[in-house]
Amino acid sequence: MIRLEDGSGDIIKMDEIKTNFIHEIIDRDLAENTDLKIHTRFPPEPNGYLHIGSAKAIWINYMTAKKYGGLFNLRYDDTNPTREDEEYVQSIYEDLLWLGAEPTGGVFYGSDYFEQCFEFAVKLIREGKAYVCDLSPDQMREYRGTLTEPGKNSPYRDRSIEENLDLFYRMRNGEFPDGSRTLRAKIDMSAPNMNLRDPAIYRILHSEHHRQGNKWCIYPLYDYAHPIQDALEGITHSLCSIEFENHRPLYDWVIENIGFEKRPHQYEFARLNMTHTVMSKRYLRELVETELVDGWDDPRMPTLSGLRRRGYTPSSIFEFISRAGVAKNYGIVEIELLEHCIREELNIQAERRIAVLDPVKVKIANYPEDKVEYFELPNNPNNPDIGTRLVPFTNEIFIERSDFAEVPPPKFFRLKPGGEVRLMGAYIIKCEEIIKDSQGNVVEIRCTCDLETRNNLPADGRKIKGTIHWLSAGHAKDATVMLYDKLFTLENVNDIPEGKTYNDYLNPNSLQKLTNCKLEPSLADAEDGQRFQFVRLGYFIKDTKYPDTYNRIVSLKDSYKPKIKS
RNA sequence: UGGGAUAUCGCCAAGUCGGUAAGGCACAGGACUUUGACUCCUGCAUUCGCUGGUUCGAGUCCAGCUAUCCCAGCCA
Repeated sequence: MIRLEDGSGDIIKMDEIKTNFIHEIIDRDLAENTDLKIHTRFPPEPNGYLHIGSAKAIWINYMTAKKYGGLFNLRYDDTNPTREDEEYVQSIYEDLLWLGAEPTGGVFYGSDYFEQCFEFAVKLIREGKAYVCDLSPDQMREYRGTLTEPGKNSPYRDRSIEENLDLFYRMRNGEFPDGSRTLRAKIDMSAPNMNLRDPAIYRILHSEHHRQGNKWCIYPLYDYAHPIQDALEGITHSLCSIEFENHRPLYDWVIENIGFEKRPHQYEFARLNMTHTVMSKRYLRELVETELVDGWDDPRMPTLSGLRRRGYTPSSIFEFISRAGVAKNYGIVEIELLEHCIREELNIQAERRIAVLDPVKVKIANYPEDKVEYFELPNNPNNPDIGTRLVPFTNEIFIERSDFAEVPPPKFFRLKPGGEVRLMGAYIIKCEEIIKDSQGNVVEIRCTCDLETRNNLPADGRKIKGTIHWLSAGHAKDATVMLYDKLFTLENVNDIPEGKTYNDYLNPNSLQKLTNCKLEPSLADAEDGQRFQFVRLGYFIKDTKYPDTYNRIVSLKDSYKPKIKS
């Protein structure tokens, strides 16, 4: 089990980190070179918020460095000023720290290497390995060929080194408009791997960079900049997701042709897919911008900020990723595994409290009207060490509407006419009478209680199967409780039918706001961000954005399935 | 006959040199229970995409198929 406490000291047991194919590669590298210092990096582009898929990349790079006593860098891959923003660099940093993935090797920016990237490009030109191409984007596509047909050489491919140099400097000086020219690596227009068909490595972009301002009007492309960044930082193992597999030959080409002594190597793992969840940053942004959700940190979002507000802990997220495993297979992990991980953790850690989400009043006829008794309830029955708290009891209480049935289905252990039920930590009550309004809704239940059963089993030995939770009506506090469900009804959102969009599968019931909820008085002291188990209901966190509001993190498992005969 | 990658239980995923299919989630029974939770038992692939071959023996080796994913941005 891997445990990282929120933001602070971790208590990871390295020998419990599951091994994977990447660690096997590193083990071999280490066997060959005992001096090797493992160095990894997480290179997000600051163009959106991190999500749980990003957390997998973070976890793999961070944990690998940690396991081998190496270093882990955060590097903003900010080579495209048109898509990036300072807001995102902030949020990425916050999310990374929240996860506990401290960038032990430092925080870097790809854009800080622009000067070096430029010098290396000049070197490539001088060596005849790069050229300035005047083809338009459309022409370039034409010349590139297709998956099955080779491309053909650009008419500008054989320009002289002097001309290339002159043009490249003039590109940098801003003499040419956007899109008019590129610098291309001279590799092989007939390569079966499209990435090797003289890829563009610089483009002209008269666009202000969030960090470099207007210093540059040419920007290196990912395939060129990324290996340079890795090499400059001394990255040994560049771990990324599998869609970059086709780029590895180009990555190696850049490393080799620039001539770095220490060569980083790229290894790819399958990215995380989760049922009922969209990982596309582009679409997540759309959800935010069209206000289909309440911001990037909407508790239904798969973003780290969303999961954080929802109440997931960093350790539960890492545990989930660890259990899902690292491999190269395409797969989609069930969201139930994530839910299991947070339940497992909170079952041990979260204190229990009583909340009645859909209250119905119960009057206990034979209990003195002015009497208040305080019952001592365990904060966690599985963990007596964390103590107890007092919960007031009176003759007027609330119980959950779903804990009463006038016409009970089979095996209904809760309250029913003439039936008895245990009030958790208090007495056994018996339903004597039901009061309804003119529409037939139950507005009050009149009960009697067996005064002998406080902390006792019934004297006559009768078995009471059900136990329900309750709150003294006069003492309960009002609250709003948010119930969340999957954002998408479709299990595998990557498998969307032709002509449909993600929006077609948005779950209309993903958010349920309950405004008439009752909480036990001790919750008045709860702090924002504090997590509890609301007994018999699930795990909840006090929201950090709205007052007196609780978010349901996850429900408790429930094996009660009323068998309704039709 | 473009290239690359991947195929082991409903979902993930271990399976070193070929020696007779880990584990987790989910699910189903049962025990326990003042949370129908938790916990604890039990069950859950005679079979490893398919077809052949080599071998005393193959998920592991060989051959040939098949399926899925990635690549034709001056995105990352």
